Amino acid sequence: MVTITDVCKRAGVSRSTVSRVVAGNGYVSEAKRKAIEQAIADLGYRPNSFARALRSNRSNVIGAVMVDIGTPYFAEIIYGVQRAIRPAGKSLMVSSGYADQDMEARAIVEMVDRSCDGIVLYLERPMRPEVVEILKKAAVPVVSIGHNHYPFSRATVGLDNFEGARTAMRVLLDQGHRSIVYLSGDLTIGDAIDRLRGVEAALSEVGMSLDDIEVQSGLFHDSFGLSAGRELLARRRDFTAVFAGADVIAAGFYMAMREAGLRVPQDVSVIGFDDSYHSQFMSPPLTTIRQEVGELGKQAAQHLLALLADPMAGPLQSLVRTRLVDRSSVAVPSLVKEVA
Amino acid sequence: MVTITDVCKRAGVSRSTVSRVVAGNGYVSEAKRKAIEQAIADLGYRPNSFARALRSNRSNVIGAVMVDIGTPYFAEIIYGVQRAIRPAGKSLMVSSGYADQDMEARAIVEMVDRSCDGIVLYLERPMRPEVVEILKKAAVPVVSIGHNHYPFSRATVGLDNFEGARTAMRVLLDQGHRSIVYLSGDLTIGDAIDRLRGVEAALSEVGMSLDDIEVQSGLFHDSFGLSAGRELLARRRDFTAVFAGADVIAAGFYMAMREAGLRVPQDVSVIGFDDSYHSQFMSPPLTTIRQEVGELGKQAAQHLLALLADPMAGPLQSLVRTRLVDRSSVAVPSLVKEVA
DNA sequence: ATAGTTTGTGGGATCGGTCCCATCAACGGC
DNA sequence: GCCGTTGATGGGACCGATCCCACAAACTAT
Repeated sequence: MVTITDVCKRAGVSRSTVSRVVAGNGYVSEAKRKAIEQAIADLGYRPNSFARALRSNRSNVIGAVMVDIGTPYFAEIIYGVQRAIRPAGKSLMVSSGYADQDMEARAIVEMVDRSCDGIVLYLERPMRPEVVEILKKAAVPVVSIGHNHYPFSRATVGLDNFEGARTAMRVLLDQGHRSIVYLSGDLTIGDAIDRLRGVEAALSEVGMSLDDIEVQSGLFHDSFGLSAGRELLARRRDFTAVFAGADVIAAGFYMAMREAGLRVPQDVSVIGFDDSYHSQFMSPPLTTIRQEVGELGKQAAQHLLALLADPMAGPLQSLVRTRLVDRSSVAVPSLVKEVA
Repeated sequence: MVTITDVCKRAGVSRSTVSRVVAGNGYVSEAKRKAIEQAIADLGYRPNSFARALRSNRSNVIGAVMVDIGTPYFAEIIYGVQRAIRPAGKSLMVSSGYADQDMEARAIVEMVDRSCDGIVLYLERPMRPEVVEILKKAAVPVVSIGHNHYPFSRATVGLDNFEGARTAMRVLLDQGHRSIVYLSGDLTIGDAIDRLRGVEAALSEVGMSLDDIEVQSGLFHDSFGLSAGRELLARRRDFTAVFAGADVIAAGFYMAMREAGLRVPQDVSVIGFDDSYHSQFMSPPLTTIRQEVGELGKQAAQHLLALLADPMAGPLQSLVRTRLVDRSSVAVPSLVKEVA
């Protein structure tokens, strides 16, 4: 292994001077700089990141802990984070809770133990008190995505769930739908709560309330869409539209419709939320509310970088807007249904 | 920050003894062990990973460099890797080339600079010579997934592309299809080449050759399936089945079929490769060849762990098998077509 | 009783950088 | 001619662990 001492010997200077050249600070004469750069190139010197981190107390690693990095949604966030920090010379360490509170806690502590310069967190539920304590004690800057489950986050990036859900409902209401089922995601999760508020707002604009529609709550998973769809279609067929709280839920509902021999949107209109990768390939292509997922990661990373540059930077907050992606799964309510 | 010195003062022992307790090696009396463990708990001591790594030359971090971690496919591999290394107390650092050779090279060098104990690599193309040199010099154990593009990999995990493609073609041939189009992925990539060999093998079993079918090569992307599908359907309609080298290509082809007002599988049968998440939600659900993607990552990680435990462990190799997932996109060729 | 082994403990060098401080030359101002 | 400032350089303490070595006590074997 080539060390800074090898370089300084070859260049005939002191370790301090080499360090200055590598770090790019302090005074160094042009001649020595050239000689040192040459020696570095000749020897293929690459500074030991641990020695550097140990002394300077900065690792240039940032950590990301997500609910579950195995899903496309969180993978895309990771992607956004990584692209944003790469130019700053930071590396990314990732970990995930895989929907297990224990593993999640360990994942966060892992980041602290690795002395990450900062952490991007996307959690679904409040953090354990002991983990909060560890994070607080370590004084690591934390940026939360989605709902902020760490009370001392210096910055947050949120998604405009309220406006997104309101838009989705408006689409259905504008087409004339009044008998609507909302297949919400887990209503103990902040995002789902915000979306429900958005649904409520849209309803009130046409003089309706949540009581006038059917709301079901379940996992953010296709299995929920399928089971809820089966149960629903067996019980009643008078609804004309479904708002699915996530595209995967919509996908599950599509399967239930298929099983029942019904067509989207002729028999029931469907609108989703997320604009997942697969939604464009569904048949018919799903009309949905797009989340700029990569943007969430990117903005979180940028906030973190800002915090790293100036730890006193005030609380940073941003809200990522959603966008309607109008495809083919929504139509006017069928006459048959209206009569029924 | 609590250091080992704080602990040793509180427990009234030397740093060496504390170190022994933390590492769990060497001789320590039961009484002192208890006292030290108590002191550690009281103070909330957590060893500094950099100091440790600097001195011991082991970081307990393993690196993963993929073609593009933003896609579900690679995200699932990462997931498999992470689950496998977590129990061993290793952390995961990820980076990605995002289909850019420069970024890929930098990503690999980044892992070396961070002194990862080992690296899991999933590359599409041969590695740059200078990167090979750096990896070799660092003597880091490397496990390659897919085609091995690093000549000194100590272990590899491959997918049985050949058998998978042969199975796919057999499904079509067994149904009686003879006029087939193969929409291959990029034929400069090893996986695609292996699959082409599998196609060839299946054809030869019924006395046909590659010349008897139409083969097109393009990106592993839905846009290729769409554009190729459009061109194909405009030019000729006498083929009865399509084998898509990836499910996303199949998805693109579905769209072309839709545009042309044709139905799957009544007008054209389609079989895919991968069993991507969205394939079950396509309409009709796509018959395809399943890759156990997470398994690729898991086995790679296990090989790496074995290599870390015993650097002399012989070349490790494994082949992950594929599996036919029979859904609804393949049928017997329509009479109309056979006549045409 | 003596030599040899096992068990237990502390001292201190070391890993490879960073960074503070001391030193010194050159230069300009008064 | 002296002082202060700026530019340039090296010396060496230090970050927080690990780990080798020396040493001591306790025990075992001869």
